[in-house]
Amino acid sequence: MSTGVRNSWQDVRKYVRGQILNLTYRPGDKLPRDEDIARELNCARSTVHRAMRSLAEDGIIERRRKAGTKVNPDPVTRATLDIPITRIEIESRGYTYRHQLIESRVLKAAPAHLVRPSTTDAIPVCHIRTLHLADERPFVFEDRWVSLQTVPEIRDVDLAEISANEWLVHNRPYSNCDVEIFVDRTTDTEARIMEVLSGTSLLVLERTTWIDAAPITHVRAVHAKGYRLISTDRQARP
Amino acid sequence: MSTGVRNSWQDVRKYVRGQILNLTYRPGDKLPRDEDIARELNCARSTVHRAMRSLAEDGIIERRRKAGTKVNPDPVTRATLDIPITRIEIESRGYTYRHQLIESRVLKAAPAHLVRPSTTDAIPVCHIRTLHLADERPFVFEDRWVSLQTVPEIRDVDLAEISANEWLVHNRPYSNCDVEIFVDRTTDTEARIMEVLSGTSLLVLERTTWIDAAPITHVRAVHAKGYRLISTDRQARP
DNA sequence: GGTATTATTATGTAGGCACATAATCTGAAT
DNA sequence: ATTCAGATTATGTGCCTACATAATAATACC
Repeated sequence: MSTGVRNSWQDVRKYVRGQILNLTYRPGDKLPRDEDIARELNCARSTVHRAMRSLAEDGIIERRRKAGTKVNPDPVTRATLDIPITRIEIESRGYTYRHQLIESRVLKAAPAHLVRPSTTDAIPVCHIRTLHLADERPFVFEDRWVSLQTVPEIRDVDLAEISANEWLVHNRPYSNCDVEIFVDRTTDTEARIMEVLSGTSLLVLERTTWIDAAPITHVRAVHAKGYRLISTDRQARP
Repeated sequence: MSTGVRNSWQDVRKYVRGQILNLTYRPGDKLPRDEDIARELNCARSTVHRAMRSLAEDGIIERRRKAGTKVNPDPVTRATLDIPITRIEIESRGYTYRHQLIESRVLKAAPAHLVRPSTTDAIPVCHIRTLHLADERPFVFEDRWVSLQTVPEIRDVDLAEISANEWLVHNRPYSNCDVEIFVDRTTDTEARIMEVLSGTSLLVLERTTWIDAAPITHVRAVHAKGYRLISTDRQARP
């Protein structure tokens, strides 16, 4: 367990991770200093640092200057969800994609969704409702508000041709995104559009995106029955 | 826009990110070589590299050797969910936590959940059902299988004292975790335990954890009505 | 014209050095 | 004993060099 030919940072990562997995170090335990690990594995401190930073980013260890490194005493299950453009998601499942613009209307003032506590002014918005279909069956219904202050050009976009979802992703990068996932009883309108019984509970994703403090868009996406969100596993499986 | 005193990698990151946000570079566009950015900002290539790697990890840019760096042409909304120990989650909301062990039983063979395609053998498991309460109201109902091959010690744990959830998190680190999130109609038993009408649809999180190829546990966690999963925003907000 | 081989090149990694930074620890002063 | 100031120290950053690696681009060959 010493002076092996481990020299890549990924090997160092595996080595430390292995010691955590095999309970050599348990949650809350202090790990050796980077320098000591470097000497033990016969590599540079910067290489160990690289490995440790990766483990810290994944929430496996905690690092603090002077205090040193310890195994995270309260590990959380960290799941990463990649939410692609709806068209891509539908097509990658082998279905034929189509979207239907149900409504696109300009409003003088936005509802509370788009407004952060700090912002008090009334923002003009575009209210867009779109149904995404997979093989002609309702897949996702989007109820979206777009800030015309941040994205005035959206007025000129033919949203029947390209969905607001896709246009925004390709034309308005954001700096921040809030996501909430929950179950909600569909409204009568939503139920009709999604072709389910009125009052059926469906999975809802609400997202708000921002450029710094300026809101771009808020969307409530109601997903068809049976939809599953699946986490992307960052670690390669052997 | 040149030779400023930007020299930390986070400044470089902000600089490049700013250019993407202000549409200087749009999705699919090629960015300059690290070396050129370094010269422009008057810093070392390694500093630019550090910044670019961070952007690549966040899915904002794509890097390929020789081909160079480009803005991700198909950005995805990347949401990170931190799923803490249920007790911590309940207590951090200001409720009083209690859990109730409903069943703990040893089975000779696991149901399909715990078995990856490759594994064909029958695995002995412990089947544990636990209700977590917040202020004495049902919060999460866990239906869990634990592999006795990987975690034989769990037989000796007093699961009425410490929940399987908490014990496992503190005693069995995992290398891989699959998470699925969906809406499901509760079974009659689940509905009774969660104190909802039979057939009510609730939010379900299913997780499976592994040490390499060896399964540790699979859990179906049925969440109370009104539960919301909220993403943790990695970027600091100004 | 197509195909295999060989440069070329942008990113990735390893190592080393110096110094910055943030906790912690120590010890002096009250 | 408590508080405050300064020393200590483990991690964090920046810069540099050299080399590895994976793609692409260029070339030679048939």
